[in-house]
Amino acid sequence: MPTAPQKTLGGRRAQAARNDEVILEAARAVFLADPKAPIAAVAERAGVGISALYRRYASKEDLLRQLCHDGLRRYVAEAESALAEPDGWAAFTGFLARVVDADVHSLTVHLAGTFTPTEEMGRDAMRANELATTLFERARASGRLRPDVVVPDLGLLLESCAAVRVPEPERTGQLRRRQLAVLLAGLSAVPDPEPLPGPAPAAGEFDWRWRPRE
Amino acid sequence: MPTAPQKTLGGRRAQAARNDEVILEAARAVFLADPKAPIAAVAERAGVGISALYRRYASKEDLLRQLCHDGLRRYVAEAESALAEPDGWAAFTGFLARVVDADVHSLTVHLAGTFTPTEEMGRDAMRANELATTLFERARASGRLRPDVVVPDLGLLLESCAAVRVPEPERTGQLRRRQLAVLLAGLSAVPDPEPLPGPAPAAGEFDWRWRPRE
DNA sequence: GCAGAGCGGAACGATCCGTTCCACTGGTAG
DNA sequence: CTACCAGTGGAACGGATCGTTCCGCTCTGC
Repeated sequence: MPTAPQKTLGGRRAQAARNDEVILEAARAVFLADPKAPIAAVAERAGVGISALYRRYASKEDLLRQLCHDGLRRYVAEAESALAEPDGWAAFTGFLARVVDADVHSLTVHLAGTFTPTEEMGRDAMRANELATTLFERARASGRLRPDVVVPDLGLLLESCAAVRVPEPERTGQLRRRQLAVLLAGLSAVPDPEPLPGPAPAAGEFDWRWRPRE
Repeated sequence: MPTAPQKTLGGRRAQAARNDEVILEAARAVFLADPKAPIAAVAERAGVGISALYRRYASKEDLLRQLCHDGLRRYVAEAESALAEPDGWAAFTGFLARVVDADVHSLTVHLAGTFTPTEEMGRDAMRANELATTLFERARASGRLRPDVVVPDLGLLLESCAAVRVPEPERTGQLRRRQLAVLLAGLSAVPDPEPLPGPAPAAGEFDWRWRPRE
């Protein structure tokens, strides 16, 4: 180690370390835009060769799994940080806004079925559910949620926000915020709401994407 | 013509006529479930050979275009019939419910870009927009719409309902109805709503799917 | 009977894509 | 200073997929 061991390693090592980031970012962008994009598209976007990818990930499936797991972790992190907010309703809406902004659900939804999940992902998903439930219950306790809304409605909500997409990412974000606002207004307690139709979404009803190998 | 010329033609001709229907239905079901499904999947689902398909449609693109155009026509028909309803708000919500139930938007959204639209489709799309605008304005006149909602918000609404999907079609329909109810509640005028965030969706902002050949 | 409309499905050819492989470069250790 | 090799670019390979064509068969309609 010629220079400072961690911070300022230069030359080849630095390039490689930087590539770690660049590749992940490129993969995120590319697969967000088109979940079935070829590996080569990721390499091109990152401005590297295909080897640089295969040096880091054993296969495409590996890369997708990693990407998805990162999204899941982000979700958990946002939920945890939202728990710090004392106001239950603000915690709830803030959490949803940040998850929608981070485009976490887009990734998980569109990538589902393209890889076999690890056990750790299963545990993280469970934890994510618990946290979301806690946030939901605190929101409910605030009295601002209409009474016939249930936790799995969050799945519906996130899924539909992720469905909003136009070519410009920034505009997509704006439209999603709008969609989220409408949905939250719809979920809010109002004087005399019509009851929501049909059986409410059930726990695990959106897990089907994860079950088989497509 | 041995028997009645139109109604009761039997044997081979009848089978062929029936196949027309069967194939269209199968195509609709298959491409709704997976817009990139191979032609062979449609044939199998219809219980016919591939020839039976190619006898009717010059190419896969032709079939998709036909299917999509049918959906568009259905949309227009629903809008026209909704205009007969005297109550503006009921006409509006009834129209949306029927369009969501018919799964029209799913088809058009997912198939966009897989074929080059005809001029007639362009005209029909224009007409669809005009009708939807009329319905929207009548809904607004009823006073039950919150004031900062605009016509293109309908695109957002339909898109997000189409995004709701579980393996069982019937359950999918129920969940979409629920989603629609939440969204309509969110779009309803309430005492003192937070204004919706960001620039509202603009006319034509969701047309991008139709522009290039993907 | 017989011509041919209608059909089933195998086969073909094109395309696409994940992965491997090899030659090369420039930093790094000694 | 030099030998090595981690890291890389990108061509090439092999497999899979899928739209389309085509051939042989059936059975109707005349």
